[in-house]
Formats: sequence, structure tokens, C-alpha cells
Amino acid sequence: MTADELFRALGDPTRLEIVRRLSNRESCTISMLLSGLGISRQGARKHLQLLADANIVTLKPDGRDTIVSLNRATLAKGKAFITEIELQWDKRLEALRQYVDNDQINDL
Amino acid sequence: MTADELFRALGDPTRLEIVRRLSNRESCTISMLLSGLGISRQGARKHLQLLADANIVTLKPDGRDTIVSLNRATLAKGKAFITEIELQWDKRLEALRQYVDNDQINDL
DNA sequence: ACTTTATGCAACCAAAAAGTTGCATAAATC
DNA sequence: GATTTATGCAACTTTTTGGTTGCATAAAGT
Repeated sequence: MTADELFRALGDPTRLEIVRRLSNRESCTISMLLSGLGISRQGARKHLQLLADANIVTLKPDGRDTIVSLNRATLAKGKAFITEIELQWDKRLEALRQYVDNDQINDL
Repeated sequence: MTADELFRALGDPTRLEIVRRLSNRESCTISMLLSGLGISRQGARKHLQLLADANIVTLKPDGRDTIVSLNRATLAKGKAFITEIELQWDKRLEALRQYVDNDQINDL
């Protein structure tokens, strides 16, 4: 799963709300999770499937219900991606700083 | 700018490639940045505008050119959002652990 | 057995996104 | 001054997304 797929899955207010709910509740059933989102069950269910496809969420059938749980490792990947970008940025800035310093030495 | 808007802006391979390029290069002109992305200049320019609208990138006209630079603070917000979710998750798990511990005490 | 509850699947629609092409313009360069 | 280069704006098409409704089904509760 690529970083853009992960971010795309997080890039919707309904889906982000689902993720927020899962971070607060225990893993819960689909109907509990999706009630009160302001859209139809099937509409919300599509969002949930998108999260499942992006591996942000895991669905486990259990009798009549289906249990939804948050996949922490996947979220961590998104965080790691941003951290990596920031790291590259820092390295570049540091290289620039050293370059400027050398110029100052040359100016002596 | 909401978290979902930020993630949505990052949720596209072309835009993520633009961000990656900016993390490695010095701030550069639009044409330098967008060449070789595999789509038309105007197509790529639309993606760049989306990144600018999400405040991930800043555009600064300079004579004939326009200088593009990465906005570090905005990326940090995305990271912070995920961190917050993880924190909620941890707090919930800790509460659950203590609950289980109490049960064990009750069993004595 | 009958009813309710939790869920899935599929068709359909409207709006947004991704991409294209063509034309315009203003700054640099020759 | 003529040309090249960097850019913008706008119209248009195709694909994707977000949402709906209707119908089906299987497990639990009465």
C-alpha cells in the first residue's frame, strides 16, 4: 500500500470521523460505529470499505455482527512518511548551511 | 484548514511526488519542479495549485518565474493529527488494562 | 415460526477531480 | 524589435467519488 493511497483514504471528513471514533471506543460493530454520521448506512459503509481497503481498519465477521478495529501500524506509516520528508528537508538545509559557512571562510 | 483537506491534498501520487521533489531540492521554479511528471504542464499545475490551496506549498512570483517552496508547518499538522489519534488509542488501552487489573484483584 | 436486527450487493445519479488542448501575456534573451 | 521561455486562464471530456434507494439474507430475539 502506497503513501498516497493511505492519505487519500484519510482525506475525507466522514472517514476521518470514523477513525476518530475508533480511536476512542473499543473495537465495535459496524452499525454502532456508523450510526449518526449524517449519511445513509450504505453510504457510510462505502467509506468504511475504503478504510478497510487501505488497511487502516480491519473487519472481522462475528455472527450477525462485524467487528471493526483500527490498524495502528498503518496509521504509523503515514506518520513515518511525513517524518521522512521532514528529515530530507533538514538534511538539505544543513547542507546549505555548511555551504554558506564555507563561503564565509573563503571570504576571510 | 482541516485535517481531511490536508490528507486529501496529499492523497495523490503526482502531488506526493511534487512534495518529495521539494523536500530534496532547494525551492525552485514551477517549470523546473513540474517537468517530467508524465502529465501536461497544465495538468501538473492544477495539482500544484491544490497543494498551494492546502497551504502545503507556497508560490511566490519572481519576475518571469514563480518560486515554489514547501511549507513545513503544514506537513507537521498532518503528523500531529496521527499522533493525536495514536495517543487516544493508547489512553483507551491503558484504561482497559487497569480495568482488567482490577478484575484480577477482585478475583483474589 | 415470526420479527427484528445487522449486514451485503447492485444499480443508479450528481458532483468533483484529473487530465487535455488552445490561446494569451509578460519577462528574458538574441 | 523579434523570439524564446515561464506562466496563466478557460473550455471541454472522462473517470472517480460520494451519495442514494431497493432488494436480499442470515443470525438473534419473541
